[in-house]
Amino acid sequence: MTAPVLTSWQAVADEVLARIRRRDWAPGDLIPNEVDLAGEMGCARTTVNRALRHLAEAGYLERRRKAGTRVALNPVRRATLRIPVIREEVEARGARYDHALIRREEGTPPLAVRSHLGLGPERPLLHVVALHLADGAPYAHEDRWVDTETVPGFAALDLTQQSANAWLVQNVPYTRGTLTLSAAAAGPETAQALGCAPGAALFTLERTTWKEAHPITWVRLSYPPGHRLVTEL
Amino acid sequence: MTAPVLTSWQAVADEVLARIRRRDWAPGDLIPNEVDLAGEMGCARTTVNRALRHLAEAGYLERRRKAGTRVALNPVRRATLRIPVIREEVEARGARYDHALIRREEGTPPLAVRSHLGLGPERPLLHVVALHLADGAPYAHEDRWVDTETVPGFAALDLTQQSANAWLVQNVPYTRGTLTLSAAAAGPETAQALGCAPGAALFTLERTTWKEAHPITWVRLSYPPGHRLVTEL
DNA sequence: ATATTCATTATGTATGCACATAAAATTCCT
DNA sequence: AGGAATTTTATGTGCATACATAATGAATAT
Repeated sequence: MTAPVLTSWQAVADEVLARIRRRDWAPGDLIPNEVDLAGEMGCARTTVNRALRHLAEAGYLERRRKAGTRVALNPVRRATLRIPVIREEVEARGARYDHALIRREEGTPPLAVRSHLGLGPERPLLHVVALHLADGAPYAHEDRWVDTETVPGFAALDLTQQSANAWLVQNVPYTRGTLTLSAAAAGPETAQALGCAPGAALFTLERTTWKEAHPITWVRLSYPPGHRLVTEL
Repeated sequence: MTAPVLTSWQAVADEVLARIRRRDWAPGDLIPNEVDLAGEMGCARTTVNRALRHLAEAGYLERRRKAGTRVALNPVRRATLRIPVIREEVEARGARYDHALIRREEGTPPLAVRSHLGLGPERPLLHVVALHLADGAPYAHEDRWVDTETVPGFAALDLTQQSANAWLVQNVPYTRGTLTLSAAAAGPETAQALGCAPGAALFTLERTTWKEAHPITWVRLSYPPGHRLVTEL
């Protein structure tokens, strides 16, 4: 058997992946080191390194200095969800986007929100409730608390013109964030806004963002029954 | 102002990210080309390339040959969900894992499943229903259809010993898959298995996997009310 | 025995150079 | 003018080389 001479990192990656799939190298196995592989494949070590690094990032391999490279035991599949701005999400479906401001007032957020943001009850936040529409139909219900101390410009914003989401994404890059996906029964207010029955199963997406150590905002987006978030694996 | 001489790709990436955050380069802006940046930072173009490639993969930059590199307009945040084997998910929480087989029979899957897998009604699949337990409490309800033609070994498997999930992950690497997240109201059977009220809002995860062109399996995992999937952004 | 030191080794990265390739910009042809 | 061919240019990649660094495992000292 002659070496095929794989001279691009893509080709090397493909070959390695094929061997993993073919079980030439089983999960947990140590695979040959970069120098040997380079020799076998007829390319530079740099090229092999690029390929293996890529496969490691994709979760197929686990690499540690000196310890070598081994096939990942559990193909910890990571699904990468794209979390777009809602407007773009709607327009990508070919629908007209609109949003309606339902409420906007200062207040003390509920405990769950405060603890998520790491704030005490003495700090009043801006509470914004809005509805996102696709071709006039409810697309998502937004419940948001914003720390106006971290985000000075926000208080002066006309939220009937521009959604909070859009402005924040454009103007306040966050350094850290948490995303929580869950299902929740529709509360009376949310149900009314979305036009569904109270208690209906809503797909719910909560996001908390910080700028360095300062909380920016907590949002909960509730989607009408039947909404699905799809991703390739 | 003197150039800081950034001589590692990490440092270059950090500096570029800082400039993006500082709005030196605003979303949509074209940033200097690699050669110029390398000159400015006092390193090789290769190093700048590595840094920019990294930031592009992370979603901060968009690069096109000849067109140059620009700051991503919408920081399309991608959240990477780790989809572990349920057993590990449970044990990671420090709980004892168990599973119970509820049903196992050949049959024709419902239309929704068939169309997802791209199969006609003439192909009988194996239907497996099981419950995953954490410390004896229901953790997730699994509804699965397996194509035993693609996965020959599966039919002979003793599913009371080993969960279908575990075996498939270990033995049938897939080449393509789809993941769908949604919320669904609990059906009577699922409600009973999970010990919740019928109609309760369940977080639901559907996965379809293929090996090349052949479908392997379709699964729906339903988690009890309150279940959350958390990820860092 | 048990800790400590140290050589070994596989991966990680920086660099200079060359060439490949996509796509924008320009020139040329009709 | 309008379209085709060509040049230009920024990114993409491969390679040889060198050195950095982490982790292992062996040798050594306590």
